[in-house]
Amino acid sequence: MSSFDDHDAFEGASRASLSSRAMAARPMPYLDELNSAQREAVEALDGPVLMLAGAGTGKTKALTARIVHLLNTGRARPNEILSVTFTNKAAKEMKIRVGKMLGEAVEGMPWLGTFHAICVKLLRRHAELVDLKSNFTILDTDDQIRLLKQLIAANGIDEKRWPARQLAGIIDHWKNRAWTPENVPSAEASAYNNRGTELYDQYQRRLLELNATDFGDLLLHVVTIFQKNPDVLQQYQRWFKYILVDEYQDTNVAQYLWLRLLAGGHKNICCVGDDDQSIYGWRGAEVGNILRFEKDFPGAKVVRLEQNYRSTEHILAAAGGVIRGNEGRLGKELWTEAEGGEKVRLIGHWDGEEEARWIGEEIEAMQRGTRGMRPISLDDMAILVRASHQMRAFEDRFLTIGLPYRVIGGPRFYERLEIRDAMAYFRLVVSPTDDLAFERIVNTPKRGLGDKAQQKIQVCARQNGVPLVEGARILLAEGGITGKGAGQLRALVDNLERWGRMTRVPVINVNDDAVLEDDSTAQAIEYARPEVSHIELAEMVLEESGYIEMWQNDKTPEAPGRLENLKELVKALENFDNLQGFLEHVSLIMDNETDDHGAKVSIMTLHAAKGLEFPAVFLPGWEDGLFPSQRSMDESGLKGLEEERRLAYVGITRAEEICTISFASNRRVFGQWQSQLPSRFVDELPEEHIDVLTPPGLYGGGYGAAAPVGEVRSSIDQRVSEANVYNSPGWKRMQARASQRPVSQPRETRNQVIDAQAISAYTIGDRVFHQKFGYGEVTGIEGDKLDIDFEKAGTKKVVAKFVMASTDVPF
DNA sequence: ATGCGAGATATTTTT
DNA sequence: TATCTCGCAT
Repeated sequence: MSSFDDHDAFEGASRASLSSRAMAARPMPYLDELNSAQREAVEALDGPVLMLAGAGTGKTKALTARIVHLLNTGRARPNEILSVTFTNKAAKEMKIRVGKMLGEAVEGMPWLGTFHAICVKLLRRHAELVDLKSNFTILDTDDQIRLLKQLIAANGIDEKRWPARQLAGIIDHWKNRAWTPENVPSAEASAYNNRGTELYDQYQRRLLELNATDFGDLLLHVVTIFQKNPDVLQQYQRWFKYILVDEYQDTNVAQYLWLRLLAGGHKNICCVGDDDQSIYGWRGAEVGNILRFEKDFPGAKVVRLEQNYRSTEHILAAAGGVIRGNEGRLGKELWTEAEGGEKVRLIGHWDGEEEARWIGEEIEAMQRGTRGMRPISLDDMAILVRASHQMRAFEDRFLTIGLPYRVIGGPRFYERLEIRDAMAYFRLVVSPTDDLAFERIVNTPKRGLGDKAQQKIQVCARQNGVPLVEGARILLAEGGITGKGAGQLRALVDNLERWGRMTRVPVINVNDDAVLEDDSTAQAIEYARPEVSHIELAEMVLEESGYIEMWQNDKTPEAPGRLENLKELVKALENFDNLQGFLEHVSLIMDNETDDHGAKVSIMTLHAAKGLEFPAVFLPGWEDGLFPSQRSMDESGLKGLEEERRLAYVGITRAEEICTISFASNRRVFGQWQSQLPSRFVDELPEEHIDVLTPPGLYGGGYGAAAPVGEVRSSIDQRVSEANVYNSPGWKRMQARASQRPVSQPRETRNQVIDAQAISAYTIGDRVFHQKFGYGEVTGIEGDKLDIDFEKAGTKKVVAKFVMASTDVPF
């Protein structure tokens, strides 16, 4: 493993000359589009550079321009630039943007990727240096826990008292700090009932036996390799002529060491980040890395991107006012050329439900366009919450008023390899034209259909202008494919055909003679095989395709987990009446981009919102304890509070035009009613940029009415919290403004728009289908709302237009 | 193997 | 309060 030339990652060196030729004709147009700070950051190619890029200041633009500039000036070839991001999404976007700037010529930026992806590549080449084989497997969190549980049991430890999760957390933490078992400081010796280090050591040994790594290892092993093998390190130091790092404030110690080692020679490292947006301390990120940059790299050039192209001046001022409360910042002040705009709006509510109701109405109003403002699409609005449990109130409310929404960031279950494979089979069964799915599974499990055979299928399909499955069929008929692959391909194609026929069953009308007059229906009936449910079909597909068998025969440590997941997948099918409905559902939660039709409000956590922007943003739940989170403050003190404050900063700076912050006086926490104080961050908002709105539903008594409705609270408690409410400056401001408040209508009797059609459509006892909740039975009707007893989701009140008769569910 | 009830537990999440 | 996990019983 001495020469780099044997690896595909280093091919494509010839492309640089191509691109530089292309550029010679068109001299650096990308530079003209940059402002002076951006340009400075792009043009400072040599030596260490810290690009402090505030929110919405064109960071990605500058970063991509820098890559293009490196190539364009001939400093480096595409494969000599190491460009690291944190997420695959960010890596993908960079690739696309660089490609766009450069023309198609830049297929090969092999070292643009996430820390982990790049480390996998490196580790595969040097696995033996840490006693792994290059085909090592990577365990995900579940596998990790499973393994730890075994170890814990083997050590005779009560997993109840000392959960595997906790140990996993400790080990992760250590790995983030680049501590191998030998290096764990003695100060940590008490971890996990004094047995942490010992178990860590065992765990690492076990991983080696299994030829496996966990996510943390990917970094750690590579750092170890670099530290112990100066020759290897040197090769890479020379190869990677320039290093770029995105989101530098999110790096942990291991990543930091990794970067420092690689940049150690030439020090051509450009780190981009924003200390004010460091919100991942809890998973090992060290703001210190970015704060220390100039010390780590003496003579570093620091460029600040402060001109903001996203938000109004009020929004920037509000964000600035909050973040000013943090100490030890590198210092940055966002500004904009844009003038005017709405002030940041602040409003308090009686309780969480009221807050959700108000926001729902506000969203509807904005959608129509209020007070002379342009109408805003639901796609352009977002609700950003601190913790995901806050989403529920909004989901419930939006469901009942029929406001379309989407939740961003959810279970990753569907991203797993085996799930995606299985899904590909299902997709292909349902729609035989799904070429991507076909490509995915054509040789999974192995069917002796290698690149050559697949190529033939591609060609054949293209020549005939048909999908791949069809192409394969033609190819087989023509005898264009031979050998053992032919038989297996034949089997696959035939199976797909057979399974496909089973899905095209008119499940719904089978027993309904009245509908049979129509020819097409009658014809469909011919294929009916009511004895096979979609669940059985799915099992059949996974079984007969050999996919299950493939994992059963696989003796790698993660195989049992995968089989487990497949079982879960089949179980999830029970919530649906057919495969199609299920696939639709999954695609909704899988790619929230390519999503669905129809505009929707986005609901997500503040963390998930980082990097995104919306014309209108709602920031509910600004209450002390909730946000800033009590737990964060308890566990990490001032550091925790500052991270929460950065979270507030991130939240506000997501907004382009309208930012609405709100809080409630009462909220149910773990089933107990609690009276809440407005967040301390509310008081940090600069008053001149804030518009305090009058909350609806308040009677003459004003906020004094904000006493807890609950029962068991101590009256002392109550008085204390009320006193605090009144003493809070944010509160006084609110009161001052809320002088003429309208008396609102009592809650449930507010004007209801009744959809006559919807009413006539259902009666009690009807079986209906809801996009999110699945099937249920109508148990009550009230105006345009239905009470529905869902099979899986329990009883909900839902607007009629949001459900359909189960007989109308498209299959 | 499956399902139910008791009991714990209750941020943020990518790879 | 509601959700999930685990152990026990079927």
